[in-house]
Amino acid sequence: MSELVQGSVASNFIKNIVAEDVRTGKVAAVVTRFPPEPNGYLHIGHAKSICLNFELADEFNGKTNLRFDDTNPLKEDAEYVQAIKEDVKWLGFDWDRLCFASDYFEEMYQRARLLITKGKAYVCDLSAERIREMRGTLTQPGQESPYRNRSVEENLDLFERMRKGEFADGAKVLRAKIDMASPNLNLRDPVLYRIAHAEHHRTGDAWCIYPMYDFAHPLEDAIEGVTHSICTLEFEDHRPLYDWVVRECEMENTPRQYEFARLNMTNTVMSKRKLKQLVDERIVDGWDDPRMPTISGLRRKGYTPEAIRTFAREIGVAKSNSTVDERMLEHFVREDLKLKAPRTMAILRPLKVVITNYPENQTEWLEAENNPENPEMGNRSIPFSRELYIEQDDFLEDPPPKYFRLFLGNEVRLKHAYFIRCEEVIKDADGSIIELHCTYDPKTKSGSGFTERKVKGTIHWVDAAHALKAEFRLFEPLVNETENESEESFLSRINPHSLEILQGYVEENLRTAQPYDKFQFFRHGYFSVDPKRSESDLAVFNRVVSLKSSFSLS
RNA sequence: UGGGGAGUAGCCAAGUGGUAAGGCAACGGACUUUGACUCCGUCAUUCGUAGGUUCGAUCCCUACCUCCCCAGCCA
Repeated sequence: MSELVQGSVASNFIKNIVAEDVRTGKVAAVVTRFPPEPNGYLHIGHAKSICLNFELADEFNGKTNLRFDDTNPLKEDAEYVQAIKEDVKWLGFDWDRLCFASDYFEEMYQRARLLITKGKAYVCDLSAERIREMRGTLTQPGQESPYRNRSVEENLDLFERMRKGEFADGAKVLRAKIDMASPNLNLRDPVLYRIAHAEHHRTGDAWCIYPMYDFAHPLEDAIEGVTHSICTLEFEDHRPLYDWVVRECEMENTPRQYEFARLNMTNTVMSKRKLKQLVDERIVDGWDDPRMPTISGLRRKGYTPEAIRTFAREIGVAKSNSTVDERMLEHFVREDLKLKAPRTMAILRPLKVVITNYPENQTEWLEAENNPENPEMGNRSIPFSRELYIEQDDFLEDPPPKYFRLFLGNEVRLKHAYFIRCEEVIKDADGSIIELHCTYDPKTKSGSGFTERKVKGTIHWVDAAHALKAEFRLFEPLVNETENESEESFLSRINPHSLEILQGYVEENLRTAQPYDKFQFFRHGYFSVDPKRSESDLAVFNRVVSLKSSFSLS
């Protein structure tokens, strides 16, 4: 287990249960599992579950398996298992065992035969529609299938022939014989096995019958010796069936299921279906598009595993539906990057400045701290000469009150350099500002101890002659929040401005920046080098998160 | 209207018979060569509502209200 994230998880109801089970000796060793279905990429909601399972087991010196719940070949793909493994590893977790539900298909089949032998399961010839019709409703009991009382021998024979592939998809299913009048719909003779003549990404065509989640999952947990099987709230209704399967299949181990509320976050979508739709319809640039809430998207955007883990720990684990403010996630990545990322200057929207009283053909090198809050990061030298770029936002012709930046006649400090005063605004024929003429005061050099007068503002800049061209990608929420979001309106809620691409400059010493290198661009925020877009001479920086700001022009 | 869950601040979330932790956000102020960071302060006389038990209730009891989940051969 990685030591990246220190400290124990705050109290939560599941941890209390585990602690009690350990204290009373109900379980000898804690075993949890993270059981994704390989039908999509992992997202921040999965991260909550991953952290819960791994950190919980770790805290009690237990084990956690990574188990692929690959019981539906129609939706699953090997591409996803690879991506999921990478994401879990990247988050910093090491699983005890790597498991696949498909490895247990034979045992599951035998357990199903046991059920049949005990008269607890039967082969049903009803169509999917008939089964649905006969299931009853929320308020009315269901009707028993006419196939419900077939003999054990006939059931065994039919089930074996299902496995052999004698029947077409949908022709027959294996059902548990429980109670068609149960108020819990899950207990109205649930389907245990269905026929699907489909290629499975691991077992190929070895099987044409596949177990349903409700049958497979408890068996998987029991087979692996999982003690605490943690899932989300919508499975609460399934718990009686979970226990029924473990009991009736006579499993040696008796795992217990506990349910917690899945993560919802403001300004994003978390359903795999919607995320897949965004990918399939090319609305985003793949599962790892920085705008996606996927682990791979967050990674590409520049998030760190530590930030995600701390977030997962701090939001807590409970049973009430909730929506966490995305600013909480942002808070933890700022906190993590604060001491880790060197601070440097980048101009996202350049405005040229000419220091008219600075000698032409002269360059001086100024000392700059890489991170004042982390002196170990040392210093660097940055060039300063007659022509610079500053941020367009840092000059206003008609400034409002309390505007501390540059305007005609005003003086500001250039970070790490000198005070400059704006003397003249140069415009083109259209009246657009093309450059500023300023003067500097040599006495005000950074570090000189100059105190004769003060300025209210300090702005960042880069030297025009040395600056490195760069591209910046700024992100906004992919979808707009609405009061009542309906499925239909999902695509109409797509934010057309979720990606903004800017061309500007960074300090020349960023020439050697590598993919995923992170920087705090002075007064802008944290940025991370994009692993895919950064071609040889044009680095692309993704904005991880902006700096907080109490300033606004409006 | 059957069954299963949940209601503690704008958002998360502890607590659980003894008088409401913490985080995010927000708002003041100090500091500041980042309008950042940091620091200080403010932010629930009240825990969905109404009754009841008790010396004392967010916690126990009763009734009610609101929200979420369940009628896939998905997970």
